Amino acid sequence: MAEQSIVVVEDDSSIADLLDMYLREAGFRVLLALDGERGLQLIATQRPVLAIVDIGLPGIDGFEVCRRLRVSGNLPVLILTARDGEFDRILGLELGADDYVTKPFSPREVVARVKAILRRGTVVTTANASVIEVTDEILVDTNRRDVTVSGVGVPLATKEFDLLVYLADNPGVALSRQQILDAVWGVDWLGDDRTIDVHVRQLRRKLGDDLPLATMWGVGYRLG
Amino acid sequence: MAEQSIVVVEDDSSIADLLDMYLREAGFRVLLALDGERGLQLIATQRPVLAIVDIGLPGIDGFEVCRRLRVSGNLPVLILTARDGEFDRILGLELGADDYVTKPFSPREVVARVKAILRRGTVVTTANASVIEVTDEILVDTNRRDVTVSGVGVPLATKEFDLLVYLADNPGVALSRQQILDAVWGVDWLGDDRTIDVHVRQLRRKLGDDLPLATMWGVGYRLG
DNA sequence: TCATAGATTCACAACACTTTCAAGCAACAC
DNA sequence: GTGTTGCTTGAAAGTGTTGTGAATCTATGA
Repeated sequence: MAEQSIVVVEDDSSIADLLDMYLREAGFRVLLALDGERGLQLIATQRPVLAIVDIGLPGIDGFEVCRRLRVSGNLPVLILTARDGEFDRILGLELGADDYVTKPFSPREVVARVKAILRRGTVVTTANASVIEVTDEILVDTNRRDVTVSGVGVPLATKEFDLLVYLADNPGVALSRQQILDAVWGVDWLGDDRTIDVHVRQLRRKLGDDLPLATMWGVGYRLG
Repeated sequence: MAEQSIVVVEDDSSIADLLDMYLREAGFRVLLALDGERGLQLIATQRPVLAIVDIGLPGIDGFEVCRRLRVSGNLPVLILTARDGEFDRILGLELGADDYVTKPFSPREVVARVKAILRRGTVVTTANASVIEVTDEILVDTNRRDVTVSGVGVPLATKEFDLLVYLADNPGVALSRQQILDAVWGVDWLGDDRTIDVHVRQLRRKLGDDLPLATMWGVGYRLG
């Protein structure tokens, strides 16, 4: 499975670094933002699976970030708050946050909450299958882990599928081999860049000319 | 829309009554159970949209209730706990609870949490239906705990049945071995991944080629 | 306590996938 | 053009995963 991204919006860099470390260890890709504006920007461009937002932010505060996210989509949000009053809690939850953690918190607890929220997410998406449309013909179903071309199922190997999902998750973006390796193979993988090429070839072979997978010379690949 | 039911499993009647009052006011139908056994029974028969479960129950405790609910479906669960340790919290969340509240809590907060959980997604109440149709021929009755193939009963062992129910509750979803272990064996189970394979083999053997149970290479299994 | 069914582990064959390799080919720079 | 670099491709070697039967361990009930 392609690595899942989490955006952390937190102005206190020591807290941010701590979360960064623990979330990475739990297998997530972590994107840090120091203020609400940058956070919203990251969320819009990087398509994370979840956002962790501190309420007490400079500029656009956490409540506002929450409100905007709730308007623009259904990204799960975990709120960090220093305030302990019941009123704030309810306000946060009614704003659409999926959960909140009161400072001081343990990073392990945050990771557990994140996992709990994401587990819910899969349940929800089960009902209305999470399908990525690569083209009108090529559909990638990440729940079923299968691909259809014009309605016909095409069997893909594990790595082929994961690679396709990662590319399809970043449509129209030229991805470097390093980015692809980090996301699909994992950052600690040691091996040849060329390995990607072979899997790309398999995808092109199996999915045919319908697949808009371009070679970015000297860089990497781009889907769409 | 028909009134939504919530099952409250709580042995302290003063707390139960308090929750009852507030939840009713919020427009829910409230069903009270004093112990875990009665709670599971109510949940099985009344198809609530959510369960509120106290951890410190007599008989079948809250953890066990949670675990069984997670096996038999994806009913949202809100945990009530008197214990405040981080370990318990994480254990509860990893057991599949969607949220938890620490005593003493305010009933208003509980109502807010309940609403937050329900807002997350359309709750598939049919997931808790007693009979699951795996195919036209294969029917799984979670109340009777039996399986029929073309009307003929097929005896399954406990683990085989629990595994089948979990797979059938997530039709068309590729489930990892870890997900399956967490749900069916419990998060604290220590043992070999491959145990699943053997039970899968038994299911395939007993239910025949009718069973649409696919191996997701390098991942796990998928039913349907 | 023993008998029995069930659960788990083990070992190994069979298989599917992944990676590497080497040669040929295409793009780019000059 | 020509050299250089990077990409494609087919096949082979390497690795890891799954299926299976049997053995072992563990509950359960008579």
